[in-house]
Amino acid sequence: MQPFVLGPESIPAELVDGLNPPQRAAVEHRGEALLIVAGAGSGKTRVLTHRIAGLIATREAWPSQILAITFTNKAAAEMRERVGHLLGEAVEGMWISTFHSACVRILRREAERFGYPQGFTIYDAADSKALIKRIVKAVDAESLGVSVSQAQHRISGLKNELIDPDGFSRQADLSNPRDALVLEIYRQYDRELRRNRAFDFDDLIAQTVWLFRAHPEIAALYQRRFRHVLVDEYQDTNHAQYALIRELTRRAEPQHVPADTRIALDPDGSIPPASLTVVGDSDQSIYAFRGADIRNITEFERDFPGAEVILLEQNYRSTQNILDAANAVISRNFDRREKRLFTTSGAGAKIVGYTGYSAHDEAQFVADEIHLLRDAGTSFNDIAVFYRTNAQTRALEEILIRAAVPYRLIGGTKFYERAEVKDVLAYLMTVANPADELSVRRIINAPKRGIGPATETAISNYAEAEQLTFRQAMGRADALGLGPKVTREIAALAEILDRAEASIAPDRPQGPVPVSRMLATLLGDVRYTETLRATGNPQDDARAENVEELVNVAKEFDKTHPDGTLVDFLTEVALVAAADDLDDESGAVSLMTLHTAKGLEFDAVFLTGVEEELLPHRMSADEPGGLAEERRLFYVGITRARKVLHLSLAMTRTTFGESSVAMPSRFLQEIPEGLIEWRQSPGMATSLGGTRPRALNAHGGEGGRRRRADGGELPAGRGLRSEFRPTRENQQRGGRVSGAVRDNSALELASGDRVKHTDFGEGTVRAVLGSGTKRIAEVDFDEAGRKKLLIKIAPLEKL
DNA sequence: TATAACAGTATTTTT
DNA sequence: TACTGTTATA
Repeated sequence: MQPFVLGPESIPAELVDGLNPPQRAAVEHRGEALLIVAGAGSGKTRVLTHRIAGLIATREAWPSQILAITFTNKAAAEMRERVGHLLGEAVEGMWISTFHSACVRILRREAERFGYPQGFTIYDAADSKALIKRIVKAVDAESLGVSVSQAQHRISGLKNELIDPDGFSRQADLSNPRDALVLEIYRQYDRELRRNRAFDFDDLIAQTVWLFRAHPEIAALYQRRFRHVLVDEYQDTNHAQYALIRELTRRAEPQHVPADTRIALDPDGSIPPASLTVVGDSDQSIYAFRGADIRNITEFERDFPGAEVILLEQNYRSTQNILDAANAVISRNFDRREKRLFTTSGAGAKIVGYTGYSAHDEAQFVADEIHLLRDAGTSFNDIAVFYRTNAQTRALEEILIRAAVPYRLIGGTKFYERAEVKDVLAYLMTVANPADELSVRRIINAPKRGIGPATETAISNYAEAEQLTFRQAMGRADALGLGPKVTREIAALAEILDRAEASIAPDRPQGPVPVSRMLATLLGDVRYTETLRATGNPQDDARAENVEELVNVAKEFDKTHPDGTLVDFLTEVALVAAADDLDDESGAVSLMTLHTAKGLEFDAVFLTGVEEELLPHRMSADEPGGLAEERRLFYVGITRARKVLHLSLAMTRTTFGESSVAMPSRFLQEIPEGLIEWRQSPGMATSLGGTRPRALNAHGGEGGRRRRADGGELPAGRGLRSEFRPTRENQQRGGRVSGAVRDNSALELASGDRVKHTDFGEGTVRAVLGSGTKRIAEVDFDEAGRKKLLIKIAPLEKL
């Protein structure tokens, strides 16, 4: 049936009342493509939900024709709730989900078409790392300079670019031994995934794209169904996701249009492209490291001719002071579309700055301020503490516990990453997909059954010889020629798994057993929890509790999904994200990384560890565009605050055992002086003379510097700390404190040259490695020994 | 095969 | 620090 089309003027008033003009335009606009550039806090979720509701209310679309994509499950749930609030039950028919969930749904539905079982396994980052590790070992890549994480990163990057092993072999420079190795690892990894009937995270997107491209008639089914595609956080999409969107919003050619199509076709018999709405803010793009391509948003108008662009700049979240700081910071990034957030809600409180002597001192400040805020009526729920790296949580947690501040850690070592939870999930994956050898191997000796590597190899060899899967070989334990005890153990495990499989078979006469019951039986049969409890080790008790918690999750799942299968359950747990378990009623302060903070907002925000090497993180220094991305991260953090923003740092920070002097972040100086009220400024903290903190003296005071290998790893360089004062002069230097951005890239060095380093003294260059900005000099210092230095930033002088 | 003791090394952010 | 991997021993 064809939807009855009305003009936008018939959008119900309650959907546009109270919107500002651009917001209203974004809700009302009709056409093939719309880009909403939504600054932080500009009400984009409201616009998006109202737009969806408008499409339904005017009967331009059926609920089932809506596909809305978000980045996290939490965002999806929130959008679903808000649309439901506007529309009621109509929301049920919509696909509102993450990229990953939407793709899994499509892939499971079409699995048989490309030779995968519907119950294929999804490998998370840790699983894929384990697999890559095996391969890296097998080809001895590490000794040739390709580490496991490098290989994983490269492969992930290739998949995000939709480059398969063959494609890579065509474009790679195979005379480069490292690339040749990466190719070999990629090939084997791909083969293993296929053999295990598994997809990794990146595959979920990439394989869906391949599927659509290889089978236009399948793509047409989805092109016909989804007439309105809406994508949130578009600035963080990678190439594969972009390609997916393109496939979904492509015209379906007449020859691919299914016979029973009843929507309006173009005169030539094709299905016209679906309408596409994307919402994003390039200033909040913080996932380039994961392949997000900012060009997807900057080049949107080129990609989708005739696209309308609407800018939302009015901010409904923060005070003007906070926005001024945010604007000042982000304006240091060049190559961006000028955008200035403004509000009508007044200047508000000043930003509070604090420099602690140590991370603990800094945490104490956070705790004290939280208590003050609380006394003044702010609830713990409305307070958040952000940090750049997860390692920073330790000091914060210690102090918050001592200060009796209730807190919740969002992300971090997640429940689903714990070894015991992964074990149990591996049991379930084995049941759902017996071809998944990685999972079988994981559980074959957990709990201990006396099955070691030798036995595993024997099973594996037998499987290969007999053309069986590993799991099938286990079923023929007798034929393996192993000792009686081991044989018995293998046979018993195989039987337990068989029983579990049978109990959830869809064609089981009594009907399949619920997931939680199957799991409980399985765990009882293999005595998993029992074994943990028996050790008497309190840590194992905690592990047993985690396992029980997982059983509870399964029970909950059974309750909410009466027809849910094991595969559905595994899919759901595989795709939960850090931010998902954030609930707003917990009565606790939220602790999270800056990355997880994106998309959230709080009355009071503490942005901690605003130091060089941490924010911007030292790892970002070598990456092209790294600094700009770190600045955006800082910007995202600032703009999360509604009323009060605290910026804090520490003078010394302990990084695994060793403590070192930290310097204020260059970003601090990008904030106009008048906006910050320093409780203790970096200047005060260093020049207090007599009251100079022990923390500094203990470490050699002024000369205190990192005793780690590379002197060159200090981009902001010495001089920044003593010079730092958030004064006018500093700001006028364009944010570049003298010496802060050292640039030696022009320095030509050759083996044999004599050089002088500010800290290490004189030495002789032994070798120069790499090229461009990443050139590294290996120097034998007369006093300090051999060091590797990044030439671009090392305080080096040629003699 | 399992365990304990030791040494070495790594830390960015995550769907 | 904390985790991984290696080695020696039961």
